[in-house]
Amino acid sequence: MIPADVLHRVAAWSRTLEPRAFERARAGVQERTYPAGSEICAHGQPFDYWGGVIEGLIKLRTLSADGKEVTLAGVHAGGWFGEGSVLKGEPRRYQVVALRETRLALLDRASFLWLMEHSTAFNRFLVHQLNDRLGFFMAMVEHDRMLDTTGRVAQALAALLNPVLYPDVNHRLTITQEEVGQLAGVSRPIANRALKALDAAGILRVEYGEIDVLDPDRLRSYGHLS
DNA sequence: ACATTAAATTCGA
DNA sequence: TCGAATTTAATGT
Repeated sequence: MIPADVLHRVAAWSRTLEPRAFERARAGVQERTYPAGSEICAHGQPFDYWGGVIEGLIKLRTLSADGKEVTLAGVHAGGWFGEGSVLKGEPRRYQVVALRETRLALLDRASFLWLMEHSTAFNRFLVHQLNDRLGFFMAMVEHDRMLDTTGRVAQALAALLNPVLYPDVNHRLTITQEEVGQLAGVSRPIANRALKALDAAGILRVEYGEIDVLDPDRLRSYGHLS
């Protein structure tokens, strides 16, 4: 069973749980490691877990009608994903891929449903998470077609700083430019150009294997009108 | 695609 | 265990 302090650290939602609910959650969680580039869950496959990233980076992607790959979201440490499929007991509508070696905490469906049934703290968390995800997707629909590549890169990075989805993240992101490209749906050289532009604008600092975000607000609103 | 630089790893003392 | 040498990874153009 996963140690209490590990769950506590990786799952912000577990911190507000009633003691009984915390123990139930702990009993329902298992840990698993996926190598870089591996598929965690294929499109259309059942995957009966709610997943949390302990360390690493994954992305959720799907194919658009014309066969192009679309990245729905990147998830890094502290983020939890897949509540939709678990709630409905449906197969995943998207593919989950590890961008680098990634350790996941997996909460089985029965425990997830038990927590919804018995813990108000858990439900409160879920409502917040779903609400924030909705905001995230609305922003994406609004911007995807309008923004230039720098804007899309800015958007992808801003998403990783969302304080509701990633409660413990600080302004320093450990991410390579290759990974930024994969999240924003651009090539690494384009990601590099975009990052240099954002650096020149004073919004962030590009470092080796890391990005130091100086101004999250401007990052989020980069390229927006008004 | 290639050249450059940073970091991680290995190896010898 | 330290630091130099080598290899690997990330970046810049």
